[in-house]
Amino acid sequence: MTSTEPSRLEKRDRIIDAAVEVFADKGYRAARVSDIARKAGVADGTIYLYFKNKEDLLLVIFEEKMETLLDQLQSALAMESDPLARIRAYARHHFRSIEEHPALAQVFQVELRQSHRFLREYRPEKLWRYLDVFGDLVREGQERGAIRAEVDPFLAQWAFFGALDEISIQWVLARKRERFNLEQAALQVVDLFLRGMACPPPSPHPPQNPHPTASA
Amino acid sequence: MTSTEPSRLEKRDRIIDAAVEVFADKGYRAARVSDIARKAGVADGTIYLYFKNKEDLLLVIFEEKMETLLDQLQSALAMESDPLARIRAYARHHFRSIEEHPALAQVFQVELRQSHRFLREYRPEKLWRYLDVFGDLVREGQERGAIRAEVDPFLAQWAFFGALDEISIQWVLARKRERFNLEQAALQVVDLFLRGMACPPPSPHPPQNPHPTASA
Amino acid sequence: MTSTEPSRLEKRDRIIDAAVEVFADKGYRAARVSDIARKAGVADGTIYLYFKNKEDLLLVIFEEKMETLLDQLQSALAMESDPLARIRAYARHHFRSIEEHPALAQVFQVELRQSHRFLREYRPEKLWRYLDVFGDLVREGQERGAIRAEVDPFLAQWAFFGALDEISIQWVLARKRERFNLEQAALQVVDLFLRGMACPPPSPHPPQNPHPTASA
Amino acid sequence: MTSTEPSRLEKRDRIIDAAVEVFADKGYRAARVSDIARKAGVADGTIYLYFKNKEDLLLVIFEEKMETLLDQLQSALAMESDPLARIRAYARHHFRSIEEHPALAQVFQVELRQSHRFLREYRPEKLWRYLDVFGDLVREGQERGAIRAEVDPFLAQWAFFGALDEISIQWVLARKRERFNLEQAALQVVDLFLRGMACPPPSPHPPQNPHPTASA
DNA sequence: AATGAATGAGCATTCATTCAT
DNA sequence: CATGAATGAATGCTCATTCAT
Repeated sequence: MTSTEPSRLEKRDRIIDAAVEVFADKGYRAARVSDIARKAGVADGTIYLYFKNKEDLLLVIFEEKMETLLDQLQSALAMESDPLARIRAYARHHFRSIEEHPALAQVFQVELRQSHRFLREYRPEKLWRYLDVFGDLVREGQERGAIRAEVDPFLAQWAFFGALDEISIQWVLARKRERFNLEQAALQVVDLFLRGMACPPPSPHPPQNPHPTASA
Repeated sequence: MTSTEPSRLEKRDRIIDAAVEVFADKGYRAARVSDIARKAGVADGTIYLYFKNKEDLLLVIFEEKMETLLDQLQSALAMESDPLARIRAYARHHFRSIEEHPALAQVFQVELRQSHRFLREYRPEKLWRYLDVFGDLVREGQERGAIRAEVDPFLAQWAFFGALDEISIQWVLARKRERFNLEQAALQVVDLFLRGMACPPPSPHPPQNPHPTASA
Repeated sequence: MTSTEPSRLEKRDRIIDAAVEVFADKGYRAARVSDIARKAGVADGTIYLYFKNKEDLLLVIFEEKMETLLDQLQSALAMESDPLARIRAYARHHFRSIEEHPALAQVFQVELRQSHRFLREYRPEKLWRYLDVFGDLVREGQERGAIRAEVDPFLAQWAFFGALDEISIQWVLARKRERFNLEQAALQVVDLFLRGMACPPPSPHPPQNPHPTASA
Repeated sequence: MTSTEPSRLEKRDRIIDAAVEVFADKGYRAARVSDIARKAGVADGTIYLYFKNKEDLLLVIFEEKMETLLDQLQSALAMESDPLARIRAYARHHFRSIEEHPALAQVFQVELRQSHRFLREYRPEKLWRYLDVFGDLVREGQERGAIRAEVDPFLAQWAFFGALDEISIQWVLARKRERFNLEQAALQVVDLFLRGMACPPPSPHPPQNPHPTASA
């Protein structure tokens, strides 16, 4: 009616937000398009003005939310200069995002993987970029001599992501999340990886610094 | 009819094997019970004499194959005595199992996770036991002084499993598996974790700071 | 329960008969599969055990009923020996079939032609055979010198069928069928065509032969 | 905006022409109102300013184009004075119209009949007038003693129209139209009907002209 | 008059599961 | 034990039509 009526853009966002909630709540499969429409306050058909179909909606959620996460990750990393500190920031940021957006986390950690297409056909470039950020940090660490040159950044990034991801899934699925401290988990895991990738102490004898990782 | 007719037990196994193949080939959702029945050479209804329903079939596959994997894992570990060597054997065995049973790997790494119930309701005790084996190795390593006491075995086992798992998924999904050397990946990942968990080299001068990472 | 339970074949026929009635009553498009199922006394899904889909059901009705009509036509023609008498029998039989099976007539004359596929893609071989019967009667008449040789049997059969068909459509669509005597119509139309195709009466005085083709 | 903007009338015609093309191309059912709107260069809603709905558009096409055809038919007949010659002109004109407007022919011969309403409810007065023209020619021929009095003009007109129509449909649906000579078909069919309706030779004896139809 | 974003009714079809034989 | 014909619930999507601008 008035110019304050939800704009076209708002409507699209309302659909996305509604979809995240409904997918998280009932699961992707059980979520009915009409559920999402009702929650978004639009007609069923309206969803198809903005999205190709139900699965597209899921993939768009992935794309757009991932984009935001990537931006936030970049910002978070920009505040640190030391490669190892940035790796810590990476893990911290990863878990914080999950903790702060539980519904979205459910969609990312659980529902998205139930999309046959997502797993078998889709090429999640955004996810790869997210991983590449870690790979680049490893390379940077190697250039500065803080990380062993033998470490394969590519393998490391999958291993690291897998570790974070598995813990994230467990947290998302955990019935009692309070027993689960993601902050501490982040610290432990990142410590484990940093030590694992760190250059060994320069010499056995008078190593004033037995912990090169931290001192680098 | 004749004595050569497949026995009851054989029939159950044939159904399971057929299901693994069909699930791997078409995906859990797209797999029709009748597809499995045909491949197993039984009638549709027969499947319901042995399994509660389609999802139960998937979960039974998980249970039984996991049991076998666990046994094989135990045997493999029994051949090593050093905790660190056993951890290496753990990773090696994990990847080998996957490499040797591609269809089953597809089911475990991809299809199983599309079961809403598996993720949201089911308690995969067998998986936990599989993980516990690793946790126990960590504890053992800690007792023998090879692994830092601060390492949380529980968190470590999820991180380690997550790392192995993510790499396994990538291998399963990879179009060109030949470019992917799981053996090498196992070595790298386990090396990374072992270094990460290892006790720091005994510095000649007592380090005042047992937790350098946190204090850095 | 007992062996008198409707057999598999009966069930298929019941579905076909129900479909004819429902199609005739509500029209092909408006007819719901569930309507047909209810009228046939089976579950919706059962229909798909016997027919590929709703359109297939329509086309199967065409094929099977057309087959029956063809058989009956052949029988009816077999009772006459004179080609011209057989042509009369053809038209009589055509209209009688329509009069005796009004629902089927509605499907044939109206609903079937609303199937885009029937008109644009389908090759109604059965219809062609039905037409060929007429074409053959024309050829036979030509051989016996009763029908002019210049008559193109192919064109004649389409024209004849078109004439019968149009009148049939008008009868089917007519609100007041009693005002419409198909028997008489058959006689008139066939008379018109027979005269049109007939060899001219042998003129007593040797005509210079205005129709050389016919004299052959 | 400018004075060259298509006028209201032009717009209506553009919609009609676009509809004929789209209906002929995709079929009535598959044709989307938005397809027609795009081709006509107007917004979807605009169509509803000129036509009640999609079916109305189809019926208006019928009405208006039929009107034109009728006018052209009258003009064509006016050029002949002999009733039999005019009947020939009728058939010739019918087929020529079809040959010259293939898209419209498709709509008339195929798509229009897929409109449930056109067949079941609509009273195609224009078509009746088109047929009446033929009926009148028959009556005229009867008055002049060229056509047998027993011929029912009403039945004859349906039979004649049915014959022309069926051949038209076959031509429209024919993949290879070049193999189909409508001009010749017209001649044959009209010859068949004229002979069929013609008065028999006055007497067996000195009928110098046993074939009044042909000789007229 | 013209627009085009929004609406929402409507239904064919699949396939896991059952159960009479 | 085994069969397999029969069941029937359950829903994503299209697109003609409307109406606020």
